[in-house]
Amino acid sequence: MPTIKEVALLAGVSTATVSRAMMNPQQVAEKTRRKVEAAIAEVGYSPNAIARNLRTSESKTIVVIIPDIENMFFAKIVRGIQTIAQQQGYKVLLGDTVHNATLANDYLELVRSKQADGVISLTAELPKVLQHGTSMPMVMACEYFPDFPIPTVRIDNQAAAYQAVKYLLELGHKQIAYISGPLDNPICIARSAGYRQAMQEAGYSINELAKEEGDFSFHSGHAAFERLHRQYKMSALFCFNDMMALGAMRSAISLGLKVPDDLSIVGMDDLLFSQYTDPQLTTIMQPQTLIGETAMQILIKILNAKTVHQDNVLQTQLLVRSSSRRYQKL
Amino acid sequence: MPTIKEVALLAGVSTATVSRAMMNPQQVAEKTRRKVEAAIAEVGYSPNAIARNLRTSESKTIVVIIPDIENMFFAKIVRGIQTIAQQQGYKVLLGDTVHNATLANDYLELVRSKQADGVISLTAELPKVLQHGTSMPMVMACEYFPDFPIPTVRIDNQAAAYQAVKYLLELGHKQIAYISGPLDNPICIARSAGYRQAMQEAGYSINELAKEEGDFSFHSGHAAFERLHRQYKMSALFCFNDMMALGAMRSAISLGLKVPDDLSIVGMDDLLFSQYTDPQLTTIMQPQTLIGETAMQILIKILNAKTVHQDNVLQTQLLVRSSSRRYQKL
DNA sequence: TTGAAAGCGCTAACAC
DNA sequence: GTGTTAGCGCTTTCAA
Repeated sequence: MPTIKEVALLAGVSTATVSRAMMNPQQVAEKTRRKVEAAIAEVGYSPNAIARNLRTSESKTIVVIIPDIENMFFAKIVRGIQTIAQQQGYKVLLGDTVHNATLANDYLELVRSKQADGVISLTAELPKVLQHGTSMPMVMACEYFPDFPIPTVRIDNQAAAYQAVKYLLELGHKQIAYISGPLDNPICIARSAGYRQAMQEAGYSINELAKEEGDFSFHSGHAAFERLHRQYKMSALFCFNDMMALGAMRSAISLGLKVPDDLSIVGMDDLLFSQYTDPQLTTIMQPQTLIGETAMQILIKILNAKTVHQDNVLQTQLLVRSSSRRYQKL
Repeated sequence: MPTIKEVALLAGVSTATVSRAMMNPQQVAEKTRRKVEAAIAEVGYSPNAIARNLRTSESKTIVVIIPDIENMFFAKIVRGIQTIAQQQGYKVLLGDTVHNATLANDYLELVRSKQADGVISLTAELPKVLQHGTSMPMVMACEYFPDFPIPTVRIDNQAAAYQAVKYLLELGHKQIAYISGPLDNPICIARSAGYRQAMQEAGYSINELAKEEGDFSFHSGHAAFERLHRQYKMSALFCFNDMMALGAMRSAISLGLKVPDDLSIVGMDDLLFSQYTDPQLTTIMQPQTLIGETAMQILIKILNAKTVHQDNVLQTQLLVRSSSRRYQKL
């Protein structure tokens, strides 16, 4: 690999001039600039970003931490991030943690070591140290730590769950079960609260058997429904995301249930596929692209030292499709 | 951010000793090592990877280039790559190009500029220069350049398509249409050849109207089927991937067709969802995890300078499910 | 077993 | 407008 030295030698100038020709072309004479450019082309030089970053401590790169690349929910968010990033000249690197905080640490390391300027985390499964606040440029999207002031963009999880369950109640359902994500996850805690709020408002008591835990994956939804089906008689089911809802729906169908006749299902997210399943999935839509765009915009503000702590709460929307219907006595 | 200097100062040793305590603990005295470790802990030191990489010219990081993060096909491949990478102490960074060769170049830049040691590309949509061979450590997976000797891991695309179409022919279908990916894509060219081979062997001529082009996305499959349905009367459809097959299947159903009674559909990949749609999708399975693992193993060999050119062809398998059935006169 | 010192490739102050 | 020089934080000879 050719270095800046060789280019300088060939162009007959100093390395500083070569550097300037690249970083601030206008402050080097037209003629020398062309010599430099010719030399760069001739030796096939490409600057060593590591050395450059070491010097400037800026990489124009950001890292996005994703807990599970198999969960399609994150794809659109990433796209939103990329749109803004590209406009502002940032590269986006993705890190899949497979729900592993240790792996997440590797990606955070990129920021600490200046290989990336900032990080957007789509998961709260991060190393413990970090959960007590951090000095690195970081924004959380979707998930969050309730007690620490990290800039966040998210939805109102409790209100969203409340809306879903209220909708089912209004359809006349009384036995409403739900499949949660990891129970200690803040967004799941909030959504559970929304469920309870709606049920209690309607005068129903909470049955512990009406709840099962998954990990947001399709398979976990499938498995959770099988357990639920054995332990609790329900006419409606609310799942904390669409992947699990789709898994649960498949499980229900293969257990011989008709959706929505025997079981109404409501999910959350609104994935690409959710409108194309059979039946089409009723769900609470999260504005995925907007979440990504907003997160990136906030990160850019932070990087420009306009330090802001914001807790951005975006709007959700109930999309009624055909996996849910009015309760009917069987 | 504390540097090695501060640690050295606090521990009362030289920076060299601190460095050794981290890199080669055994060659520093037990006692000093403990002093160093204490100092590291006290100041909260974490080595600056940039500086380290600059020195060692090795980043223990690899980049995976993905053409479309929304296509679930790549998720399992990435997981395969990660498994091996982690075992060998490599970090994996993902770059989504949104089918854009310019963006792909940004990610290749990471390797040129030493921010990453090598690259695995899951797409052939790369800058033109690169297609004439490259000196950077790189392996292609799934897609490939037919004429350049880049180590590759892939399936036998022609044989796989042949197998799919042959299967439909054996079911008695004659009017077999197909939805291709981008027509200039080498894997699509190979799969088209497989289609033609099977049709011609069976004594059928090739009807240009029996073909439509998509971009491997769900939506493109949906749209392609609508066009196809207008221009060609078919009893069976082969799609070059599952995403498009699922899109086409939804389109067919909403046009009032019964799958598989009115239309048999065969896809390719075997996505997580493909076995859970209704009807379940018959498809040609690609060993996604194995593709990822193999690609990473080859890349590691290359990085260890055991330069190998390999063209690894992995096995596919026809999975007969319920989206296809014997041809019946209507 | 440890320290001094050179240098990875680059950019930015400062001089000319 | 351009060159000289220092130094980003680290690893690694070379000597002691």
